[in-house]
Amino acid sequence: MLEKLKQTAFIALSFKNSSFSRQLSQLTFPPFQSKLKALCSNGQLHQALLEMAVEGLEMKFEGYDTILNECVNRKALREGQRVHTHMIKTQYLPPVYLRTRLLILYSKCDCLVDARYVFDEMPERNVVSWTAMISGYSQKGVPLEALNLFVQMLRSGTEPNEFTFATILPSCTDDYGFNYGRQIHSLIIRYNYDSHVFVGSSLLDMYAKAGKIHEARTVFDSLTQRDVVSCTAMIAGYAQQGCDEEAVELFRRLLKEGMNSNYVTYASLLTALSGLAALDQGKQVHNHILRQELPSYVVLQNSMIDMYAKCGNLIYARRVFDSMPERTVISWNAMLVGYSKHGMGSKVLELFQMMRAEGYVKPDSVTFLAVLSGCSHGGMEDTGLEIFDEMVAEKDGFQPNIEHYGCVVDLLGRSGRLEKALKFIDEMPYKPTAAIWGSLLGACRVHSNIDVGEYVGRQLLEIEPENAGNYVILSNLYASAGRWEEVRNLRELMKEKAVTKEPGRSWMELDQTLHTFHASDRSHPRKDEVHMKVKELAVRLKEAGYEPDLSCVLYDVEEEQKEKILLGHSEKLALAFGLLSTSEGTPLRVMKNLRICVDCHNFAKFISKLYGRKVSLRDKNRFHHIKGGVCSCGDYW
DNA sequence: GTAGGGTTAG
Repeated sequence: MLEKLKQTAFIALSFKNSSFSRQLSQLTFPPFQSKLKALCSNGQLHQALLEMAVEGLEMKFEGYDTILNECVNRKALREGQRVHTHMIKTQYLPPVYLRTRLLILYSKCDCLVDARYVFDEMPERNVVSWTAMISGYSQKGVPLEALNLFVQMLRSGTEPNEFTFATILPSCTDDYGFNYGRQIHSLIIRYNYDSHVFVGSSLLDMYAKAGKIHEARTVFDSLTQRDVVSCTAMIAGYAQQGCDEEAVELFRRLLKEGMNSNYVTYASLLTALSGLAALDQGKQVHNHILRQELPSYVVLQNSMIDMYAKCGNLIYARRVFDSMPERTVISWNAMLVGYSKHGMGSKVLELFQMMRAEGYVKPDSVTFLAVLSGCSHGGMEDTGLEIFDEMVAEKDGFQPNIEHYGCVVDLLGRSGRLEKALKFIDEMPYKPTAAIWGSLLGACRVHSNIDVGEYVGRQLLEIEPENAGNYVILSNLYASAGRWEEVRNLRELMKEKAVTKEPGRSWMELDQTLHTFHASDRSHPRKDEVHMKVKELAVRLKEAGYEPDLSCVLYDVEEEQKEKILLGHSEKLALAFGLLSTSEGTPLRVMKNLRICVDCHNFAKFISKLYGRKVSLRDKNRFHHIKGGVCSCGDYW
């Protein structure tokens, strides 16, 4: 009995053993495919490639699929090329799926030419292969080819999906692309993808970048689902179009509704706050960001430098800059531009020397713009000209472009070398732009050079007749020479050309609230008080020697009316409001969307002197720090 | 397998 039992047990055991050993043999000598899979998932891509070389004919679909997948994940170009070569050598004809994988690999590794080769050789294509190829061009910044392929795709009868639409829309940004963009939008509606989050965020971004901010908002509002990216795209869209208040307002609302934010959201928000020069709110956001410990912090720090600089606080901007463990060219540029806009030429040069000495980051086109305009704003014309010569000699491996030439015109003009500036324009390798003539015209006004000014003004009015600012400066110039007949002619010309002027707007931040004033504004809650104050100021300032500069008004009205118009300028309203609402000695921080006019600049200087207030005025171009009747711009802007 | 938003200058 015992014997029998033992026997049964033995049989059972040996049966079990044989099964076990079978399993074991499978583990020790697994099929080729699972071996590859195991190697790839262990990260041993090179070992897998060796296996491919040895057991080549075993590869087939699964093998190639496994190994290519790993190559794509790792963006391993050379390894992927070996797989591709192997296919060719073993005369393996890959199906669409594998060819698409190869295409994606090349595209992700920035080898568009190879990707296109694979694409062109495909006997048939599906929506994924088309989309992957379009994506390659779109991300490489070749929007025309992306659009071209998209059209070919439609012609071939392949139906686009949500991936295709989300991919193609970013290629519809410039004027040419936008025409396609509109048509693609109607296609999207036909395919019922218009409320899809990914498609929607691309779509609203396209409209925003084309300046159609209301259309962008319509798309945003129609989304059935929202996420960080779509919300950020809308906030960024507002900020890019200069609708800064809308950007901040939307951020606040979405935050209340529980939106998530990431570093892109904050970067866009900070751009909007920079535009508004809302220092208090900017500081608050800075603190908020510090608490979040977000990745890609360098982008945010760059935005922060820019925000503090544009809000007039260079100390904080520099503090952020100094604390950075690593900097990009944008960090340097933001700081340089900051110093430049404040007219701190020596700080600009100091920082630029530091950048060159460190040598980790190479200066780019923007760096030189900042340095040259910094020299200009800081009254260091000759140093600026020397740096330009170094550029021409390619000291930093960088050739000047038209904007740098424009800076030189500005440098020469500022130092009064107007004839030389004219000659320089004549000899430069570019056709002068309106901006270049405009800066020279400004110089002619400051140096009261009517001869050069008249010539420059005529050039300018020819290429940019619609810009009201040009007429104002030329009129200032004629008025200063007492040539009233010309002033009148200019006014007629301006009427004829139906010049439109962006409405002037000034604002100041008080307890995290922005108070905005428009020219002759009647909308502010304290409007009556503010207007009374302006009148009162005019009387006091006149006693101290202020004389309204009536040539700043181009309307054909009585002198008395002109003075009234001048007193209605938005920056005067903001200054009066500042005096009314802040205690004695508090500095006044005023922002203006356009360039400040000569009369308002003068007005602000008198205020600083008579009321003992520091006035910091940020206009479209730069900061004016006015103290005791003297401005940091040296009356040149 | 393929997809969307961002920082400096003008």
